[in-house]
Amino acid sequence: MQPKRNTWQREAVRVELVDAPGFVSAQELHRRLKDGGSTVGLATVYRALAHLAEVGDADSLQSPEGETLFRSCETTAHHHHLVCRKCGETRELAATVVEEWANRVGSKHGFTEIGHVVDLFGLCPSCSAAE
Amino acid sequence: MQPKRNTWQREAVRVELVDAPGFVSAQELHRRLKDGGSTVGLATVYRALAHLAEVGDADSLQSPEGETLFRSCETTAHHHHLVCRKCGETRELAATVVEEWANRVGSKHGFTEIGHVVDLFGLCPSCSAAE
DNA sequence: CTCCTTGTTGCGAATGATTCTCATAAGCGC
DNA sequence: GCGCTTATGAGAATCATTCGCAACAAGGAG
Repeated sequence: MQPKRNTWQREAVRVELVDAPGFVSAQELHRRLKDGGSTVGLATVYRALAHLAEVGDADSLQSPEGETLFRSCETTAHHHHLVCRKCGETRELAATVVEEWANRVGSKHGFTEIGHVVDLFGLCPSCSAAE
Repeated sequence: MQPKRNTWQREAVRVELVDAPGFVSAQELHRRLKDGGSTVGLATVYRALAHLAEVGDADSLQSPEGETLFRSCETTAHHHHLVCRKCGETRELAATVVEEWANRVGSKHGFTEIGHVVDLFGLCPSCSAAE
């Protein structure tokens, strides 16, 4: 359910999410807010993120470690990500190739309403160099 | 670390995994084993699954609900999945296109050691019909 | 076949992320 | 400002997963 009132807390979460580099976990975001002097509760951060994701202002994915990661989206259009597994740096990708492939393969198997999860992980230039 | 001894427990998990339709969570698998009269411990199921995944006999992915799902793999080669979000029916896919795309895009951004997560979800023929 | 050494098991406790409960504190329309 | 609701926050509750450790058993040695 979408919130019906505007609160500074929700705004704080939105702003912090935009500032954050790449994907952040709810826990991480909460920590950042606290460090920044905010007193928002953890539960509220979760609620705010859930709302943002629902409206499409944020984007979520599961990290291999099982945490749910969020990121603010510039475009509400569908896209994918290339994330540095070391520092979290993120690039948004338009992947027409993949979309097409997904639909093609899906219908070949007779599946309908194809959705997909496509994300790339690697080491960004600077982290590669640091190795 | 790979196990060095063979135990009936590990074998039981392997068999149960093969029998299971599509992806199953560790919890689910444990429940199935218990229902089948087995007394394997939950922790052991987790350990066994981790081993299978490590050797490439099983394949894992995160469900949107945050559980880790496993499935036995016919081929040890790298591949992707097309899963029915209704009944769990699964098809394995060879996706050379995607592999290439991933590497191409990755290096274009200067990223190294590109890994990727690619999964398709949809409604299988029978479930589509049932709608 | 029996003994011994170690890798394994299985339990329950510990951890971590997420969700829920509920009393209290705000929004917002009047 | 007033009151009616909805959102917040602190901690408890839930879940999946992992740990710690004593009891156990697989396999090789004798």
